[in-house]
Amino acid sequence: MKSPLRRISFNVVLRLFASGREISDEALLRSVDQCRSLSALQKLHFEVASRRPLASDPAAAIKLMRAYALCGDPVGARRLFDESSERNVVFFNVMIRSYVANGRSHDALFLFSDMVRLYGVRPDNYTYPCALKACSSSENLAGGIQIHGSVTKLGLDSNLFVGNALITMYARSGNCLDARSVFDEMPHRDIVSWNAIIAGYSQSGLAEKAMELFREIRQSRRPRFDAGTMASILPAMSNAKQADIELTRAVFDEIRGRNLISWNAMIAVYANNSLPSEALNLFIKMEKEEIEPDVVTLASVLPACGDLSALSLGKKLHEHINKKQMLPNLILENALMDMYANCGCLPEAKEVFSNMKGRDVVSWTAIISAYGMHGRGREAISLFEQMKDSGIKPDHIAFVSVLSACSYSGLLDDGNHYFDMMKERYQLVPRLEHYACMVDLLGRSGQVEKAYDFVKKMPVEPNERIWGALLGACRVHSNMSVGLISADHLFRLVPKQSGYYVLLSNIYARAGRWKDVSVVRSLMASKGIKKSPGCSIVEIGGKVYNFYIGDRSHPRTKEIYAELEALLGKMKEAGYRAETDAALHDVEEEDKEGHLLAHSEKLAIAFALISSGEKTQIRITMNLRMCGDCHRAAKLISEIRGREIVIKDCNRFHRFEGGVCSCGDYW
DNA sequence: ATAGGGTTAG
Repeated sequence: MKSPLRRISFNVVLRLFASGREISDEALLRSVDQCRSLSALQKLHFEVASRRPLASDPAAAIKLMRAYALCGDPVGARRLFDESSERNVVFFNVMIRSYVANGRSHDALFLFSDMVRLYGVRPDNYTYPCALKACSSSENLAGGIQIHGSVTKLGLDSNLFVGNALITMYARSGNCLDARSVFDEMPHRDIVSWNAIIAGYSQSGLAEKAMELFREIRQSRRPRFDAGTMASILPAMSNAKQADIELTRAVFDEIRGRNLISWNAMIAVYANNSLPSEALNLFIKMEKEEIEPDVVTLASVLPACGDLSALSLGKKLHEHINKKQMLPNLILENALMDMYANCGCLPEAKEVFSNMKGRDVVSWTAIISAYGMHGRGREAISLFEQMKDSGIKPDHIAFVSVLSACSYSGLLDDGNHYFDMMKERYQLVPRLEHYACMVDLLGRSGQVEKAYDFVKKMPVEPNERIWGALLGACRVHSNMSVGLISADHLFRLVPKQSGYYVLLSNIYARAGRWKDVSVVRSLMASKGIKKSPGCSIVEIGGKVYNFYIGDRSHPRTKEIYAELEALLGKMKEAGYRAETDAALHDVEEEDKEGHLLAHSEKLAIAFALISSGEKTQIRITMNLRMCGDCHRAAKLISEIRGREIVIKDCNRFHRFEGGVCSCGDYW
């Protein structure tokens, strides 16, 4: 959004000077208003200064000051302010706003207090909203209260703009109750008042209160929604109820003046609620309507690409970012790294990281997670150390990244080391995510009982992640007793999640307890739980192919199965034997006519082998945990065909190369 | 001549 605007205004200036025609003062000032590029503005400024009487016109000076602020140069605005002989209240108002708009609230408030004390200029109804905004952005409650006092004395507290600014000031400094009473006592309210109070609740974590008001606007025929309403409700919409998401979509569809912000907000609602396909579909719709995405749009869409492993779209977005010269931009670069990592492209993630001009804790966390997810724990740890050396303090999430890296690579000692470090050296209180990593680490190292003790001693209530990690460990180490306990908790926490029933039946199957396997099966049936069908996705030449078990719908089905038969022969030579317990991966009957050979992972691998270049990496994404038989097969195939195969299952990445997997056969 | 709310990353 920024760059096209910049180009247009720059062209305006070029045309202006190249035309050689006489340009009216009015036209000149109009270009000052439109100008968003500092270098162009300086040319315009020079032109204004050379004209009489325009050069001494306060209106022209005001426009120039405003333009300097919009170009991100409050110092330029200040220069004009200082040079001007006329110093009325408008000059102060514009100068104060220039500071606020450029994040310099301190300078804004300084000038605000000077204007009366030193210059004897009295603030007016334009000044107070700006001064209050300076208090909001610096969370300066004391200053805000003081201004509230002056405003009340002057009777300006009934002013709409002042009231709206007061709401934000109180909410942002942690006083939602005061914000609400300002809102309730306002004689007149417009949509901005509603947005301000909704945003106040929403940003303070009072999601339900925010939603209440959001619904209320719709029912009352009062002010109509605008894009700002959607943006205001956004922070209250993570883990939102389906009904609320649908309501927001309905609002999005019906607001007038749908603009970039409303599109961005709606896309973000989907992206933040694990609805990546909806986010991408809306983005595609936005493109069709020829609305130019900006940095904010891209930062919301990239994570959705990562969630879906939509690499070709992700790459297109990267190209767009480069074409529009949006980099360097910390947020975008962080989002890009994450997208590449989640699409299984570690080298690309690394490249983005290496090219960054500045890195914050989010950047480091993203690259540490990237290495961790790909089973490269040692390198992840080394990056974590580099981050500390560079003076960046790890936070909660940074510790999640390093701990999960340890857990994915089975580095128990290192995990313990960092778990202690976060508590002792950084005084961070471990959260469920950190505990989950530790449970996973202990479980992986075979200490299932110890992991269970750890869970029992946790000061917080274990959640699905924790019991899921424990149940996973029980499957690998065939621990029946702890497995039953974990499964029991999981069935109560997430009764509809079929994956855990499958894990439990795997444990029974390994112990040869076939009766219990069928008990689990009938339990699922009685609860009406369907095993989610395994699906593997592979992208070839920018096209996405879905494979299901026993799939014969692909036009190249014959070749795919022929490739599988050929591979089976070679695999047998290498000692492969189909193992029966893996067949129980499928609790349902569906597998009867199918064969292990027809599992979706294998179909996708075979298809990728016959339809992509010889040395290219194969990337597959699937919705379940990889089954043991497919895992064994993938290892062998990577060796037989000399291909690197990266499979992202619902739990982690597996990178197969030369007959081994990066997960170390634990997942 | 000037004002208030609101969107993005691990």
